[in-house]
Amino acid sequence: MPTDLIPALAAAPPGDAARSCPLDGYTVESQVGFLLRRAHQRQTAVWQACMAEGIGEKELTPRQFSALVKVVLHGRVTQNQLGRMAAMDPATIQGVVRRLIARGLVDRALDPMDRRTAVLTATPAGVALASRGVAHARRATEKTLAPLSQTERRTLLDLLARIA
Amino acid sequence: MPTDLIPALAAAPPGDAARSCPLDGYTVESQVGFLLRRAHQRQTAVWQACMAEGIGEKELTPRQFSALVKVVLHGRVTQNQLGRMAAMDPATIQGVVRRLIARGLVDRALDPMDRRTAVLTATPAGVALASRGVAHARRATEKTLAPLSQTERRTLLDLLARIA
DNA sequence: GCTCGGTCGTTCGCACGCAAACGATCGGGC
DNA sequence: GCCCGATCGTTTGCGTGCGAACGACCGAGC
Repeated sequence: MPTDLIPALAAAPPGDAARSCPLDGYTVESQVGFLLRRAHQRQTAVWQACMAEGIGEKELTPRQFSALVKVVLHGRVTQNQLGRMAAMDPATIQGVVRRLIARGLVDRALDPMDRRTAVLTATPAGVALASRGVAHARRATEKTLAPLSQTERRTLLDLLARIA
Repeated sequence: MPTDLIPALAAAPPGDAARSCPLDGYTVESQVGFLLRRAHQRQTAVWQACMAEGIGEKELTPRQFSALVKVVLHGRVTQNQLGRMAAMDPATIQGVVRRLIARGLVDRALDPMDRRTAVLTATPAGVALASRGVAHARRATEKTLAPLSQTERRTLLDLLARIA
């Protein structure tokens, strides 16, 4: 299969194996998984840009922001509860929370009722940052969905929610 | 939504700060970013399941499979070229390719014309695995999109492609 | 020649994402 | 009171994802 052609033009035949049709017309870029990954990548990139120029200081990642907002809105939460709300498993939320605490955006307290758990609360700084972040988050959403009409945006959100 | 289940106590007021409305109705789970992440997570999980019971041996990850398929279909490719085709930056594709080579699915050769580049080719084992994988990949897609009608599936793919 | 801007692949560092295993603890049933 | 299964949070290990810096190399222009 590696027909030894001069690598002059990388435009070599579409792969000798391809013609013998072992993949039967399978195309990577028409797969849901691929498109979801691409779209998610792009969304993250847009987010970073909006947050960076909006908040500046050590930009918050999308996950950190989601977690922070959840803590702000829900008051006292357990770490694992938070993870479930933000769609992160215990191992992942652990790191996210650690960073939020390290930056003074979230506080941790022991629960006298259940010594296994640690109750999380947003600090004033956390609440403030979340408030300021919302505007930038909305901008990121707007920018990500820019190519779509209002109707299409609703459709997309609906379809995504149904396969999630 | 996932309103708190058991811990009666944790049902504390929806966050004192929440009532003062600092986030102005912002909800994490209605954000594109969040839904994309959720959907992508689920797709990956479904994929792993389909691949594991289908191929068994050290399941291929979705990215590894995408890259392998690209190599099979395109014959001779450069690593960075492959990265661009599969939507992975140079730092990322490096690791993916390293693993594919380690498992004997891809070969690497020096290009006498350009000593910077390394030309990649699929090994017979790589072609074979890609072929066998396609069926399982299709099953994964089917399973992921199961909640949607045929029309909705096309719509979703179209919308995703447009924001990617 | 030779310099210079651009590309190729690599490495490092950090942030997810998740399986797996762990010790500590809780709650229920006996 | 004691045992047992379930939960909580943690760590380890591996695989992405990407910015940043790097040394090697190409091609164009002087």
